[in-house]
Amino acid sequence: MTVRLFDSLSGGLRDLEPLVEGQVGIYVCGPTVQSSPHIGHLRSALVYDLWRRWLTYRGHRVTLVRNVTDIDDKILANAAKSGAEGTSEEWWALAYRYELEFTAGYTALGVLPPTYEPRATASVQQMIELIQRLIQRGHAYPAPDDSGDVYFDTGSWAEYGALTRQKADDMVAATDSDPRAKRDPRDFALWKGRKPAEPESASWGSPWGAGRPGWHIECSAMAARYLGPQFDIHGGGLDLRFPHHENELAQSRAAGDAFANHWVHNGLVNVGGQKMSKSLGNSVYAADLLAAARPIVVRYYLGAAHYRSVLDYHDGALAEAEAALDRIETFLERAARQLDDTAVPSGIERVPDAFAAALDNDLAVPEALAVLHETVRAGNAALDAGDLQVAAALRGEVTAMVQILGVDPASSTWQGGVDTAGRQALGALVDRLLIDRQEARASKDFARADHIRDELVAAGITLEDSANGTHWSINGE
RNA sequence: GGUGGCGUGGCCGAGAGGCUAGGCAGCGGCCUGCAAAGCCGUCCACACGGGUUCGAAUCCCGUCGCCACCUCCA
Repeated sequence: MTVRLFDSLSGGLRDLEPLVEGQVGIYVCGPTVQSSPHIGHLRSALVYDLWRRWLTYRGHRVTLVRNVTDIDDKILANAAKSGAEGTSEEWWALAYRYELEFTAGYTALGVLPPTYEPRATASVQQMIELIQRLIQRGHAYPAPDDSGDVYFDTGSWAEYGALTRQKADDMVAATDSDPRAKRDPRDFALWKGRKPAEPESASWGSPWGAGRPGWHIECSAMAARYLGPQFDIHGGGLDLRFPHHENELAQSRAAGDAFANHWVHNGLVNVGGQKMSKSLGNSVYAADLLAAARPIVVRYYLGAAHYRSVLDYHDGALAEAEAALDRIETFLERAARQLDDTAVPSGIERVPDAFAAALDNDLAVPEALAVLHETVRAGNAALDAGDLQVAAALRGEVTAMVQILGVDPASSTWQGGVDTAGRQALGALVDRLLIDRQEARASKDFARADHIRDELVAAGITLEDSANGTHWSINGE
């Protein structure tokens, strides 16, 4: 079965045809570490985590590269601001501080670490070489003033605009960008000469004098460095399509690299129907989300919509995700309790064909989730009917599916912070109360039995009676 | 001005010419001492107006509304 994905460059679904059979190279634009991670950053990382897990399940050896852009205008500006506010922080310290926040957010959601996570500042030499090639080929020029800037010459590259299907002449000229010494307003900086006010630590020697890379060149250089001049998939947020990816494509191709075979863009996250932006003050940060719900719930929520759709974050969204996930968790717990002695054919669990077909089709997670929930329902029915062989098989399928989606409640990812001693003490107390309640029920003193249950419920503990005894659980676990 | 997308039941959210996902909430039932959990049933929607077709939420034309991008952005 071939995996199909939507390719932004050709504008349609295409079969994934890896350059090397059995291997897939993916480059994803990671964050510019200039402020704290928000919900959109998490979604983006999660989307490529899901792609990677699925392609891996399909037998490909996936090399996932997600960069960290740790030098740019905003990082310098934010660091300078900290200096002005008396909380002086070096730009590189600020960048690393935020990088750690991103890593913590990714880790909390169970996003697997990329194969490589290169920082832009560690590939400046590769960027300089790429710029030199562009100048040699006549697609870039050093500014005629003494700024030390180097620009990409968009006029020299007929394909400019291919990714976003725009004609150069139709583009609205930027009103807020400094024209500097550009030949054309659409030209963009490959290299920025150092300005006197900028810290020396933020500049590197180059044939054009001390300076630092422009915004787009780092991705072209690092993609080629880690995946080669041609690779399978380039991903990133939809907002990066223009100018960032358009410029990457232009500069890499103009330099002679074939670059990405497929371009994948994930949809953005809106908040309450509105675009999230700093000026609106409606940003939802990773820390907000992780404080509002269990990490596994956040992951389920962010991953449940199709990756290319707009995801609207609104009040109650996490509660809806929690309810859906609870169903799956409850089934797995029930199954674990009832199937202790029922051998499950071990080894690699298989997912239902419909689940696989859904994910093969441009990672249709919502359709896959429908299969997952159907399987849960059938599994519950089998447990109710006492058909343990069938229930065990269905549990195996459910387990395989939640593992691929990264929402396996049993995964060690979600086990942090378990207080074993406290848990044991609580268990002893609850068990004591359950004995009292059982005695009351046996003597038909239901008022007393219900009183005990009410007290436990008030403490956040739910009881479930069954033929095998009473099961208790802490709400939200 | 250019480019792209969206409008689905009370809510979230798929699908893409006939077999009309899934979750949540609601309602009825089964189970239960009562619950909880679970199961069964029910609620059968596709912005609007035309057209094509035996048949349209799906294709075509038009209209309305909303959104994103056009050199800060995941």
